[in-house]
Amino acid sequence: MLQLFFAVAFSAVPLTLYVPPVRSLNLFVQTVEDILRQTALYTLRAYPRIRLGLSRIFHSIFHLSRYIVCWLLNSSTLMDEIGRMLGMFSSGPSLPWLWIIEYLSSFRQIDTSIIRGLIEAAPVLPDDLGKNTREMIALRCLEELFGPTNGLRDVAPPDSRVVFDLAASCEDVLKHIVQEVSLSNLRKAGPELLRWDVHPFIMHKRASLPKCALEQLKDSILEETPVLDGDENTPTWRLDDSDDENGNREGNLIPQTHKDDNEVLQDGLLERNLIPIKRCKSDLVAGNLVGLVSCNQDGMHNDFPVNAKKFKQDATCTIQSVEKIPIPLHGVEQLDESGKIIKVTEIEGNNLGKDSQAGEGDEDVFVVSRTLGQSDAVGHVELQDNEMENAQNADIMGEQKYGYRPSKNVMMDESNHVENGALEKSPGGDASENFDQGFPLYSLNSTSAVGLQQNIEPDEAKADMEHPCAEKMCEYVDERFNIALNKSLFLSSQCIPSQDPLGKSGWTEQKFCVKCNKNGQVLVCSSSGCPLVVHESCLGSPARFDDKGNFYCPFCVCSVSITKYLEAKDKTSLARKELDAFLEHCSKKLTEQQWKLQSHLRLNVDEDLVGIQMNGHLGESKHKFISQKREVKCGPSASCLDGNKLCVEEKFVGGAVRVQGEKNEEQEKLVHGQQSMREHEHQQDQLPDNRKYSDDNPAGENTKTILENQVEVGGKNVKEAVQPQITNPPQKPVCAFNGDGEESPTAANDKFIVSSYSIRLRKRETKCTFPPIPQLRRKKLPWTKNEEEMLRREVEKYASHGGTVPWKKILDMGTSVFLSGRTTVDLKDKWRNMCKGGPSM
DNA sequence: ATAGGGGTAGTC
DNA sequence: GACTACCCCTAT
Repeated sequence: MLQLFFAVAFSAVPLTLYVPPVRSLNLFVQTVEDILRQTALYTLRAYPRIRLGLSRIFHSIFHLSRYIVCWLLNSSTLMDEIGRMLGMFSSGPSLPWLWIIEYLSSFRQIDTSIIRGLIEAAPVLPDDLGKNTREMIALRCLEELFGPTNGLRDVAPPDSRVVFDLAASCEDVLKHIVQEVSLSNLRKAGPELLRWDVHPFIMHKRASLPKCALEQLKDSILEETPVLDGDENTPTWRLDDSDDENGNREGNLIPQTHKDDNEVLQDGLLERNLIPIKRCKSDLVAGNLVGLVSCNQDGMHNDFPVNAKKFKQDATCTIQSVEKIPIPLHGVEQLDESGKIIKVTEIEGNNLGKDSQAGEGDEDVFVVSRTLGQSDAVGHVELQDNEMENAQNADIMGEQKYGYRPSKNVMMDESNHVENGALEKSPGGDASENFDQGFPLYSLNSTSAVGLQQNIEPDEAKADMEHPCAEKMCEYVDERFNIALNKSLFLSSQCIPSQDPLGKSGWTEQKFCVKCNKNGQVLVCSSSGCPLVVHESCLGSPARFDDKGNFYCPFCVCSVSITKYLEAKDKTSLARKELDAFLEHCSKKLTEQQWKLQSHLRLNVDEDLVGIQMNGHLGESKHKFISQKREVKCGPSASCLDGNKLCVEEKFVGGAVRVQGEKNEEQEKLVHGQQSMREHEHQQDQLPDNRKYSDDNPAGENTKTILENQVEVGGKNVKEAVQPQITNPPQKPVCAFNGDGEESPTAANDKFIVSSYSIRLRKRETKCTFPPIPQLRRKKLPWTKNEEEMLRREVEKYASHGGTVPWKKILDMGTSVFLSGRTTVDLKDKWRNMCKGGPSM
């Protein structure tokens, strides 16, 4: 049930991307709320998988945070619930707010005004913010203040600019700036800000962001490790983290970059940033800073270390700084030079390979941005300066390019993405079709498919056995959503309307490269609805083509990989089910064939025996033998016969297989000896040693003869005595026994004895035989006078009571009289015959 | 489990 | 062919 909810929840995720944001947001939020309501806390504790699913919801919430943050501000109910839910890990309902603030602060796409609004709305004090959070917020302020490689580069003389020590904290740098430029002046301080060359510092800090608490929490949940206070690897919610100089906690999963700061500080790109920063931007940033920074103004350091060293910043430096971003690539070797492909691969590795990283989506966005930026920097330094940051910050990008500032309501961005994104070409259709249909199957000879499989299979295959589908499907739905989102962001970030005379809609149709925004010989993604057009040289990695030579962009390659993976998964699941069914069928069939084989063998052996006998091997060719199955009688009551018969049958089966395999005549005799007491009788004369064979030695080392088989029945050895060919008069039909005289018919009721004559299995007892094989008849055994008398006496006795005749009782009563092969049916039939008239012959 | 009908194979 | 013993099946 819960999985269903999760599925519903995640099925709603793509909608948020492709339908009007408000509506989809409401749907999503409502779904999440429903789930939260219906998910009791104790359940979350008890079932890690539910926690897992919930963590995905959390993640999706925050993944979409830029779209729903405003809603979060007004939804204290959900926040309270989340707080209570997570309260089991820590202290107090305000904690989720802190997490969210910290988390959202790491997003460049989220305006600092939103962060400020969050802080104001949250039941937390600014002082409650942890160092990491403050650092992130400060970084965001710096980023907004100075803009992403904004147009200031070409204004200030390079030599006069001041750089900051990378070891300093963002907070300190911000304080320093705010100290020198008063908050009130910040609104108009555009040119003044040019004194500082903060970009290397910002890039360094951005590249070395520690993993925020929420991500650690998510990781902890996903790893299903108990999240307890004091756990070093989980959010411990030390609001005053003992961070290192870069703000990284010990054990932070995001390693340090820029080990060599001096190496980084060689960038001169910013020297070209001479375009004045837009007034509106400065105003807004300044306004935000008032709320975010003012509280710390008292703590500003006058002796803030300013690294006065001048430096150059070049593209290579940028690359270095970003290349160190730890990207858990899989098979990067084949794709390393491509930012995009790296990004794609990372998605696979991170989100799929990790099982349930249902969207490191936001991170992915950044990673792709960075890497794309690097790619640009590598191959296209001559491109516009803004392009590097275009990819880094779609929102700010839009702000710069379009000359407007997006609304604080980030849903505007969503519209933007949709407008510019994949749906542009197919506004009427669901963009998911890009991923769900019409993908030509082409071989992914690199990381995508292979790495994906390798990373996922071991764990997931196992997990799938237990928990098929819903959860996993959600995961991949989310994953594909991530890809779609990234793609949408990327496309929108790459759209440069200034060079698009036809407007955005005509961009791809005009076959302008998404990277350099120039036309020419471009590659057009062949996926249905994908608008991506790119020069092969801009791709940064070898282009991928299918068998028909159709090009596919990295996004679609990734989606196809996931699609193929899901398809393969379905096939595997189906095959597994079919295999199970087949095995079950085989099991049944085997049982049938065992019976069939047994029956067949019985017939064959009979024929063989006849042949043997006809050849005189056994010297009794005159006799006509009929192999019949014996019915072993256990104890005084015949009622136990049926129960044990199967055991005997099983033994036969074993012998039959062996004989058939070896075609050993002796063994055939042996097996036949197991089945037909006729030849037992017959062989008895020639081979009196009747003890050599036992069931423990079924292979038939004893190739002589069997007069008495010991068949284990119910844990006891049941001797199968054989009866010599009847030569006696009917009155003594069962007089002779084995030569040793160990048993006598009259003593038969004292022990487990074998029928004095062979009894074949009733057809009814072998109903499972398929096709039915007619059973051989027992040897005809005339009734003795004593038997008739006994029968008559007993029947008349019970007949006087009226009702039915208890043949079974009568048989039990007269075991000493009735021959040991008699059955209740025999008694009944005999009585019928007797009633008809005259005694039996 | 029993009753009863009907069938079959073996024997004479 | 009659008889008998055994067998199969169905109904209760």
